Amino acid sequence: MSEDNDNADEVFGFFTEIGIINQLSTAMFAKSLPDGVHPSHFAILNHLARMGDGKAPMRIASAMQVTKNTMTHSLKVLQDRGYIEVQPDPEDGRGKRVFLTETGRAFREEAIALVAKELRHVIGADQRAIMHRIRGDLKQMRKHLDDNR
Amino acid sequence: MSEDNDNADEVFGFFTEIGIINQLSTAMFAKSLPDGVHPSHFAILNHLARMGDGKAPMRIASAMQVTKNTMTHSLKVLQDRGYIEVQPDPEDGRGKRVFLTETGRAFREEAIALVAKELRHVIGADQRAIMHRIRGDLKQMRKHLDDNR
DNA sequence: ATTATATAGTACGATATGGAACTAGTAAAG
DNA sequence: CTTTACTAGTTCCATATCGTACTATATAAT
Repeated sequence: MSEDNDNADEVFGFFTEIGIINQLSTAMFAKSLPDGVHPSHFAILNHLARMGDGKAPMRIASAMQVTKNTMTHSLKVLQDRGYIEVQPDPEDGRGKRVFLTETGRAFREEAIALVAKELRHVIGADQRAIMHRIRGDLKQMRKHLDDNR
Repeated sequence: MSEDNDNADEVFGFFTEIGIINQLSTAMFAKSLPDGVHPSHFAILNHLARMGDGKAPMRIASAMQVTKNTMTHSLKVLQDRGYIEVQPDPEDGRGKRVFLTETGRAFREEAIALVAKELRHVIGADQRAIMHRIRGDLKQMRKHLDDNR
């Protein structure tokens, strides 16, 4: 019983710590992102730029860990801003494909530069050391949670 | 330039990993929480139970890393469910104080038991080892970000 | 071929959250 | 004291997200 509770407390504490770090870092991101672009929108642009565009909304949704509803909404926003183009999938009548526009790519580059500049004031050598040190463990944890959800 | 980008990539990657873990763990939490109680609401109950109740909404908001708007909303929900009571602060005419009800305490206990049960299927020895290993680094990172926001 | 099942995306409604403006009360400056 | 600046909390509005239900297409079963 009390062992279970201790265990639960430890697990709780861990995820709480993760949650706070996420909260703080996301807020910092949001502040350095220009003109009211939400971090989640930027994450989509980033994903498309890094992993290659032409992906289906559902695949992006899975990668971003959000529902397809959310993806529909986010893509609409990005489309309205001219950062992406959405075309029907020629091989699947149900599907669509998402492409970055030049505007979108340029926007991402600028945003990254801006965020990097801001980060330089907050992330020092100690922080980079920590990141490097626990990166592997985090990756493993993420993978485990992802596989067992 | 490319050094900056590499650095940014590393930092990006780290926070992305954190974000995904947070997303997955929160989703698990949400699923094991009974009857549509949001994780953020539970976090408030948990905070009050662990840190002691009778706190002002603003102090809880700071601890939870949310705005006071959000806190007003969340407290209303918890109050409607009978988990908390909100009373005027006798020492400050502007302020209020938040107290857990017996219902609220009981609810928290049950929820923890339920969540702990679910967690047992997902968190194994390897995961606990990771948590234990990186706990200190995470704490330090959280503190640094918190101090420098 | 027809039917049943599964998947991609959308529409609608509900909720959590944040920003801006507001009220009421406190604290500090003169 | 009076005025000014600050703080606690609320309200209103906008947005991100999710759940449910729906349409359209694709795949499997028979």
